[in-house]
Amino acid sequence: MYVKYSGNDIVLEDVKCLDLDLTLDCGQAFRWEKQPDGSWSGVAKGVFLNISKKNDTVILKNTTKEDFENIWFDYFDFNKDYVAICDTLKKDKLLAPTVDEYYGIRILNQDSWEVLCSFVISQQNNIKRIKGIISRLCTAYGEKIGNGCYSFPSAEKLSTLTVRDFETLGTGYRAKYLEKLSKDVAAGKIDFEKIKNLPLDEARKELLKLYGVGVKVANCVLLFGFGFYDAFPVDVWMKRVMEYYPDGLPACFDGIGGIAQQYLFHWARNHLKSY
DNA sequence: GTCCAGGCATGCA
DNA sequence: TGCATGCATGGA
Repeated sequence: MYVKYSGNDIVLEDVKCLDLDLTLDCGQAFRWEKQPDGSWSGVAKGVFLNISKKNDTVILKNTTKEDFENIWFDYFDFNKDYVAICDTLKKDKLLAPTVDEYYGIRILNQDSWEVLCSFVISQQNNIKRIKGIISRLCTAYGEKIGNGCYSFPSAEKLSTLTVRDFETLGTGYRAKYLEKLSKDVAAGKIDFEKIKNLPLDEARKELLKLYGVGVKVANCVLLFGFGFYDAFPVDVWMKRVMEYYPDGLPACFDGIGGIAQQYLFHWARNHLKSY
């Protein structure tokens, strides 16, 4: 991949294994919206971005060298060799055609707090509705950052809300989880920096201390918000996929099971709808 | 009207 | 330990 700085835009050339449509709309991040021109606009870590791709060239609009190096390079996981990762995953004969069909799905390295909050909202919910709730949450309690966009509200900010405030956003029965989660995180009940450096099992145990966080949500948070590529979330769709692996997961998933999971999740949502 | 969605806490055995 | 149940909301 080659990086060019062109005015207020950043151009990446020879980008391999990145499909923006799949990556930004496959249920791992909830704040990206496709624009009429085919590009994607979204907010991450308090910063707005418009991104588009044509052939192997990616354009990041109205951004800076600093934001690219400090935020977006890591966010889009450009330090990982997805071509090699996909080759490894294709050693599994069941996954091979799925990797080909959805080639270019990447794991996004998102803000830990945003992912934690988002996936507590996600439980027993559908992706369209999750996006709506999070959009209303950000508009009501985030910081205005221009382009009509808002940052994801901090735990400190959300710790001032009542259960009723969360219910008003349409969070349903999860309101009580969010109310306590925000207060506990704001009070430092878990140490986000420490979790990053723990072994997977211990990191998961830390997250499970939180009210409203179970094994599935914890695994999503570890995979999308803490860089644990071997975390393997199993939701209602993945339970259906697991029937194809009666003998357990293949060895080629080791260390990158989370990425395999994202391809399988997307496949299940598109192919098993009549379940 | 019924069923379902990137599940969890709770109670009970 | 494992299993059954209730839970808010909106789209299909």
